[in-house]
Amino acid sequence: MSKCEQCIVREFSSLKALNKNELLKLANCKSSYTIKKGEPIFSEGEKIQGIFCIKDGVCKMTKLSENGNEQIVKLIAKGELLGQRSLISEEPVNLGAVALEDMEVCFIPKAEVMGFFNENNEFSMNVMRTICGDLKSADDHLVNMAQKSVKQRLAELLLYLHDKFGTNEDKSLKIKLSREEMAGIIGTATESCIRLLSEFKKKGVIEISGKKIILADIAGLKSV
Amino acid sequence: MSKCEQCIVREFSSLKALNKNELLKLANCKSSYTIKKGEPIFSEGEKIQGIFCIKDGVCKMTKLSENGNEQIVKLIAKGELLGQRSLISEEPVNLGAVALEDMEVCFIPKAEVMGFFNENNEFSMNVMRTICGDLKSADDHLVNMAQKSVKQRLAELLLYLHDKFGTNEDKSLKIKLSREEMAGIIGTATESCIRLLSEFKKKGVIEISGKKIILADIAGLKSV
DNA sequence: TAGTATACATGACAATTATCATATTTTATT
DNA sequence: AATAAAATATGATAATTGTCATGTATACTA
Repeated sequence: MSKCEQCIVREFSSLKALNKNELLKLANCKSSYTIKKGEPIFSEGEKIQGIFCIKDGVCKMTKLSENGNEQIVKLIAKGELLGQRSLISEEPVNLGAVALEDMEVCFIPKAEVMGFFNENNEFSMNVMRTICGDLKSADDHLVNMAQKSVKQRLAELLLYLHDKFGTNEDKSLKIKLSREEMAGIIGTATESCIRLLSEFKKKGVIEISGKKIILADIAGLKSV
Repeated sequence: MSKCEQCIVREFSSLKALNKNELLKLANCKSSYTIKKGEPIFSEGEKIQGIFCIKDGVCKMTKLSENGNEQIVKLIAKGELLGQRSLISEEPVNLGAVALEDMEVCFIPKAEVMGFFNENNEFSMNVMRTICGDLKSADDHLVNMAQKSVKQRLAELLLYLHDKFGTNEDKSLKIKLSREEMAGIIGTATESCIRLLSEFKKKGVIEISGKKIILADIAGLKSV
């Protein structure tokens, strides 16, 4: 059983408020998983019995729309926690989580988290601030969806992926998404997404070779 | 100074967890306002120093998009609280609030709310559950915006207004929104909104006379 | 009550986006 | 390596939505 003290999740999440003793308890109750690319961590509507720490890898949070399309509501990187809202609301999760890469996650049972929550005020305030931040992001996201064109949303997505997940040595985006997934994020048809990527490529603001995408002209993308 | 014990806001919000003593403190520190239709309660980016109880009237929560359009993110009815997220995040409000009708609101200073928050666990859990509920709604809303047509969004808006605000004796919707405001909610151009309302009217699913709208065929609207 | 501003409505047209068809390329499997 | 399956790409076309112009109705103000 590995210690939680040095874990990246602790560094970047609400868990940073936990003290030595609490971290020890955490290390004792957690269970570690590996999740293969494409597999779910949990599914929409599931009643999860705790929260998940993302130690490594990236996952998408999805929701099936009434017309059967999969909308990707957000992307979660390593260091973040999943399932906090569901825990507090005591409701099934409203979004599904699916691995976009091979992942390492830890599961912390509900009882343990609620224990920290009730006894460690800084931890509970961290959780709340995280959820408040998520709410603000969701409102901003909504306005973008409602007010911007598909082209603008795609340009912003590329910039977002660049900022959030970074680039490889050859400047290509580290995170690899299928065209279908990109379409699912910006809420458009896969063909439209492909067409716009081709258009960006033709204009020279991006370079594409297979799944590799390089943002060649960031200023140009910003001004779309 | 009126008592808070019988207030509708107490009945429907997180405040229902307050005890007699806390309600008395609340009644002593609150200040009441009336706000005329069209006036703001607060504006986007403002640092508010407490939360607002909506005793009467309806307001819209808005955000200016980069292209200068006003997106209406949600509608708030009497009985609800405003400013909870901002209080916990200790950030300026990310949405503005503007009265759609003459309103009666009370202001509760930050210090008082935080006092309740720290000493009354049920109250703080209520606030958190409210925010979690808002987050879930925001995600759902986002998926609707991304995946549904303008026509579908308008139909759903009408059904939502019907459910949330109810109808007058003549079955017309109680809440009166301008076409521009409806367009701002569903994220479309005012002309498109007007055109679709005309189409619904022609089809017989709604009746319009001026600002009065009657949902004549609710099943028909649901199946749009 | 007249005049003016604002909201509502509709036509004409352009731009955006979706859909369907069909290649082509890439990836996975045997 | 051969084959099948999936992802990417592009054309053709239709449907949706936005924009601009203009007219009409309604509400507000003097």
